[in-house]
Amino acid sequence: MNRKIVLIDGHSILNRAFYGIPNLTNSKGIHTNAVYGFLNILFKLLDEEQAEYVTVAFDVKHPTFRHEMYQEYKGTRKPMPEELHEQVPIVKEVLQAMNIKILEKPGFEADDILGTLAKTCEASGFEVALVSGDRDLLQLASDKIKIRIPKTKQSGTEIEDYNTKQVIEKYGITPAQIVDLKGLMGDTADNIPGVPGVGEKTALKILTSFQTIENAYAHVDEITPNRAKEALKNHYELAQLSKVLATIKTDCPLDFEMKDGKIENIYNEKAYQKLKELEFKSLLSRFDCEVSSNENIEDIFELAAEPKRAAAVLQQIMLLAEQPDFQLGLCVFAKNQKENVFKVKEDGQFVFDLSEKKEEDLLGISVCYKTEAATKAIFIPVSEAVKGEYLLDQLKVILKHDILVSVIDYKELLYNIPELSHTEGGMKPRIFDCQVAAYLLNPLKDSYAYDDIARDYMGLTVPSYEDYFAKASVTAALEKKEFVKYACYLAYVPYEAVRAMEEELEQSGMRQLYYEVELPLITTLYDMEMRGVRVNREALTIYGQQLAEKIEVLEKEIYRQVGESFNINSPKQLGVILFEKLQLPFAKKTKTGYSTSADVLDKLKCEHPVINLILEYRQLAKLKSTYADGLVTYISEDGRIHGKFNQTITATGRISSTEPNLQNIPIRMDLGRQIRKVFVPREGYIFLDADYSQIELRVLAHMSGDEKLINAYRQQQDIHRITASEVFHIPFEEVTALQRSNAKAVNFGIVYGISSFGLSQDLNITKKEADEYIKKYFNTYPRVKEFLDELIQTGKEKGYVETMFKRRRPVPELSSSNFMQRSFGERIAMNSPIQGTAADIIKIAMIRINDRLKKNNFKSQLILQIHDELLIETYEEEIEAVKEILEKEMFYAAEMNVPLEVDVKQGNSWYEAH
DNA sequence: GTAGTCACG
DNA sequence: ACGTACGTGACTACA
Repeated sequence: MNRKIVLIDGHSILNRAFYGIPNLTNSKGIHTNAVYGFLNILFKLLDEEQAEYVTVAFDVKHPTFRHEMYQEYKGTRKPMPEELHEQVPIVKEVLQAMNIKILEKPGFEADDILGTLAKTCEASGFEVALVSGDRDLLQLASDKIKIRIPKTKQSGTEIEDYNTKQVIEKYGITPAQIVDLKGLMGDTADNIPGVPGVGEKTALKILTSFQTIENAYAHVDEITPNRAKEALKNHYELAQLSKVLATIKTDCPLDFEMKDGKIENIYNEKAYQKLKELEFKSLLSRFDCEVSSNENIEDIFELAAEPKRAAAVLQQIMLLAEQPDFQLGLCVFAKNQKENVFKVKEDGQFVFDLSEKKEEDLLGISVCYKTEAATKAIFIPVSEAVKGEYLLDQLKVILKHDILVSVIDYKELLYNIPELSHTEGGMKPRIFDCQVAAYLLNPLKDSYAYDDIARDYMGLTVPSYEDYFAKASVTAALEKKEFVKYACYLAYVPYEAVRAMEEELEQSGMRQLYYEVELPLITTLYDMEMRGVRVNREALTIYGQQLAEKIEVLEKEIYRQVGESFNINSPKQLGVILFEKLQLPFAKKTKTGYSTSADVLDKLKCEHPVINLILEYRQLAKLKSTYADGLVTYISEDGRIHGKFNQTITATGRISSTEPNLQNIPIRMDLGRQIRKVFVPREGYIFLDADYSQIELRVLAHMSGDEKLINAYRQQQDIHRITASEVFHIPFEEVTALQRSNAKAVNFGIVYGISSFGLSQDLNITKKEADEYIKKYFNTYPRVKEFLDELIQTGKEKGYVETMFKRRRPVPELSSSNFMQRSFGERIAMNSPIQGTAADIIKIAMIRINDRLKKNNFKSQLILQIHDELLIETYEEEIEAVKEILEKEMFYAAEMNVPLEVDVKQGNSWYEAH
């Protein structure tokens, strides 16, 4: 018989999790980081141990932690932060839902409960895994009792295990001697005094020779050094008392029967709902329970698979669309939708297609609308009888009406009904995109799926995509009924969420930003994605081959110089070679080993000739893998790369670019810059590249209202040189190149949310010097200082900061009790309004430029945006006109008290044009 | 799936 | 005493 129980020190693990995972809240603003970390550890344990029993012990009423692992001030006890305190009941609720026994007993500490339970279980033949963040418990370790100490890292959890053997290996003493150790050395966190003057080393030495405090005292004259001998002589009673204090009780009276701890049905519906409320999406996958449903809502869901019914529905919608204020929730399922791994078979069955996705046509549409009688959500599948073409045609007729169409992802819809982006077909319904609205209302989320929107704006818990399709049990066919529900939610949620979202946009002052910037931008981005950018495949391949040759040469030379071959791409192997084999100095550690990043290697340049080779190798390997080889795979049949522009990713309002990322094509180094030669315009066209000059500093000048900064820009002066001149108190003409570049770094630092440490790091100067620079900078531009302080202040008061155009970024970090977190929040508060305003401005320019080019039937097209730069594939005869449009629209995109300088260049490749 | 590294603004 | 510049995405190694 090999029975096993997992015992968990509840508060200790909760505490660890709280400090290990920064800043996690659900959409209601409830802190959930500690609960999340706790559950991660719990699940990891359950997986690893495969135990039959589990029990969690808590202290009852504990204003403070007895064992404060992250105690910052020794000897004092900070009360439990409120953010952690409020999570204690939550974790207990989750445990109860999972049928996991919670053990607590007034007057007894968790340690003592655990000690008693561990020993009792051991005595009855159980194997015990005792989990705690607290090393005091090591005294309980035995061959059958394993003390497990989890380390919560940013991702994942590592657990240190201690049986008797490991304790001896680590400390050189037995578990039983741990109390003697504490008795001698004390423990400030636990208010155990110990023997004054005796620390860990001395204590261990004494115990190695004499085993126990009592025995050591009996042989006190033999103790060396003298200092320790005298200390023990004078404080023997204190040592004994300390030992008692440190001893964990193993004889508490407990009301615990083994069956209480039996693991039974932990992955149940109730627990699933709890975790869902807490929004722990990643933890849900281990549950395999029935998809919960909203019967009262789903009553209005319908499958219109019969041709007659489908036609009737469309007919009815068409009639209703004649009425003012008609509103339609819409979702179109088609080939471009990544999520569609299912399809409709000819017999009307819905099945999963887990094989490689083939080109599928339209699968069906779902619509939500309101009749006089009721609201309806209906899925109309494509079938033999109801052709996709027919459905789309009918839909397009409906969309000609002046109706409000609410969707989750409008850009996706455009892929299926491209006519919506053009005016020709007469289709121009008013669009509401819930995903983009939700992003604007809170840009910090990582998902804006329909279930997130239902939760945040309708207060409704609905089954997610994962609930329907990503469950382990779902392998082949899916119930038709389930699929219809999913499809209907996708139309129902946007239909119903509009009201609340519009209201919130209004209340937060972002209505205008939404309707005049974000919404029109969707079409602009769709246009850009469709157009793509032409790439010279042959030139790119040759570039890759050249890199390959150079890499091979470098590789051989590196192996020769270090005397062995290894994987240079492995930071782990490289670290060993550099810092162990070659014994190079300045070894800096990361969490997992030696750091081999470029700035570390830079400092080693003089130490060994191989360093430069490695740096060069890294550069080339990067260029080859990410850019040469990487980009080739994205070239479509039309010879162009159609990347994606994501509008709902960044916290500041910027756009991001993926598949591939076209916003980080090399430029700073010449070799990398060469790759831009393969980005070329189509025949008869040329590239015009327009970028804003120092837009963020200009935004800072405007928003802060600093006169000196404003005047500098009005007079078109060299801002970095001016800053150098002012900060270093030297005449403008005498500023050296180094001084100018230092001043430039300071300017950048200001935009990033200045910190003296960051600046010192960047300039390789001392923190003190950096401090001096910053102080002088603020003396020069006093309004900038006031402005930045104000941002932090209002950020703290309101909980968010905002751009010139009222785009918000919540900054919950500002109220963190953790210094690091709070400082981070302050930098965010300073940077986001600046970066975000610049993002707003170029978005406005993009929309206007794209619209003007389209409306005036230019052949020239906007194809790329790189934060402060726009690339236009320009028809040769239109060069001058487009140049004019770019300059004007970018210049006038925002009204500011400094000019927005725009630099336009042209060329036959991106290399030439920028 | 995460960590380390590095490409860009 | 804490240990950092702001915002992204892709690739490789490795558990």
